[in-house]
Parts: sequence; structure tokens; C-alpha cells
Amino acid sequence: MGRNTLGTLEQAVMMVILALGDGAYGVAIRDELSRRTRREHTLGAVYTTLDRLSAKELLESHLGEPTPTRGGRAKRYFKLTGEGRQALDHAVNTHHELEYGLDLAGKGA
Amino acid sequence: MGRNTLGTLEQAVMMVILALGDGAYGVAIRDELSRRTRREHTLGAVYTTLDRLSAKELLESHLGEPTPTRGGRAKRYFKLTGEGRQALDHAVNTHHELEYGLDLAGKGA
DNA sequence: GACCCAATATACATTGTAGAAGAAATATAG
DNA sequence: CTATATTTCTTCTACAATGTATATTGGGTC
Repeated sequence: MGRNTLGTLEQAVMMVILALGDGAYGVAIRDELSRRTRREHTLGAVYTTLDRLSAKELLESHLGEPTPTRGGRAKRYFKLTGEGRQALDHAVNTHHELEYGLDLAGKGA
Repeated sequence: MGRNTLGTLEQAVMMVILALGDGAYGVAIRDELSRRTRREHTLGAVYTTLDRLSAKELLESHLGEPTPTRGGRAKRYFKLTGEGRQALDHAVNTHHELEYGLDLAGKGA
């Protein structure tokens, strides 16, 4: 069992995939990521991350059907594997452990 | 004003520095980091990160006095700059934004 | 074919990580 | 004393993994 440490973007992408549920394919992921992150991300950056996470078997994917809209090519949908879920949970817990006792910027919102 | 994105370890180190307050020098940072992270980190890894954050002016440091214990060489103490604080706050907020709405495995504290 | 949406390939910059080497202090042998 | 061993802390160096951008390809409507 390899110690799977996650980068910032990797974590972000995985969380966005969870948030999107079904419907988590490249472009949607990019958009939601940019939205939550308040920062533009290129498609290339996202797909690269998706590929690497898949290679590590933290994500799995399947092709959907083409949509009948102009240029509606088939989308590849992603979701977390069990291992991916575990790795993400671990990363998030670690982050909380690190935050513990600090008073950081107010969350408000 | 550069967009200062922080890596996982960079964030962790900065949070540990906050947690340690005065007394945040290399070895102590490494130890507290390993403790909170439940994972061993080498000193080399920590110092490299410290250097890079300093180069980006997210950290500042000053030398302390040698302690009278055997091998008690002078320590270099680190703390966040204003810019560093800002960058960390931003990173943490973004992380919260990403977590929003997800139910992740939250253990008790 | 022109045009659109989505995915893949490629290249380079930044971060993560480890190990070896160096610097500064105290202790201790002779 | 003073030479060197020993301890603590830091710096240097090298390479792996991740972050990021741009260009290219693949498959669909009009």
C-alpha cells in the first residue's frame, strides 16, 4: 500500500469531482474548479491531473454517449475509486490536523 | 503582485510555524510537522521549503543565540510575513470553498 | 468542408523529498 | 591548554513528482 500524497491541485480536482457527482467530465470539472478556486485553470492542466490520478488508480472513468448538440462529442466521466476516496479523506484530515489551534482567516461566507 | 499559489508541504510548514509561534526553527518545525502529519519528514525537505518560502518573501527569519547545551548551535527562527499570512489565508479559504457541500470522512478531533 | 466541443500529447516550471556535506557549539583526552 | 570527538543545526545538491500552458488530434453537427 503506497503512501499516496496528494498535491494541491489533485486534491482540488478530486473534491470537485465529488461535488459534481455524475456529470464530472473534463470541461465541467475545469469550470467548477475555476469557480470554487476563483482562478482560471486551463483544460490542459486539468486533464493532465486527471490522467495522473487515473494512473495512480485514485480515479476511474467511462465514456458517455455523444450529445446531439453541435460538436457534442462523447464525454469521459470521472469518479473516485475506493482508494481515491481514502487518499482524499486522509489529505483532508491532515489539513484539519494542521489547522487545529490556529486562528486563520475568517470563513464568513 | 504575483499570484502566490502554495503547495501542500508549503502550506503545512507555514501552519506549523504559526502553531509554534516563537520557537519555530528547523528541527522543531520538522518534528511538529511529522507529528501533525503522522508521517516522517526529513530535515532536508523542510529546509528546502523554508528557503523557497523565504525567497518568495512569504517567510522571514532571524538568528537566535547559541544555547549552552552540547552542540547548541544558533538556531534560525522563522515567522510569516504579512504577504505570507495572506497567501496562507487564501489557500485555506480556497480549501474550505472546495470542501463546501461535501461529506468527507471527518474523524473526531 | 467549416465549425464546435471534448480529449490527448508535449514541454517546461515549480514543488516535494532525500542524503551528504558544512558550520558552530560543548565535551573530553592527553 | 589545545586538539579532536561529538552533538546540534544548517546548507548544498540532485532528482522525482506535480503544476501549468499550448498545440494537436478526434469526433460530432451545420
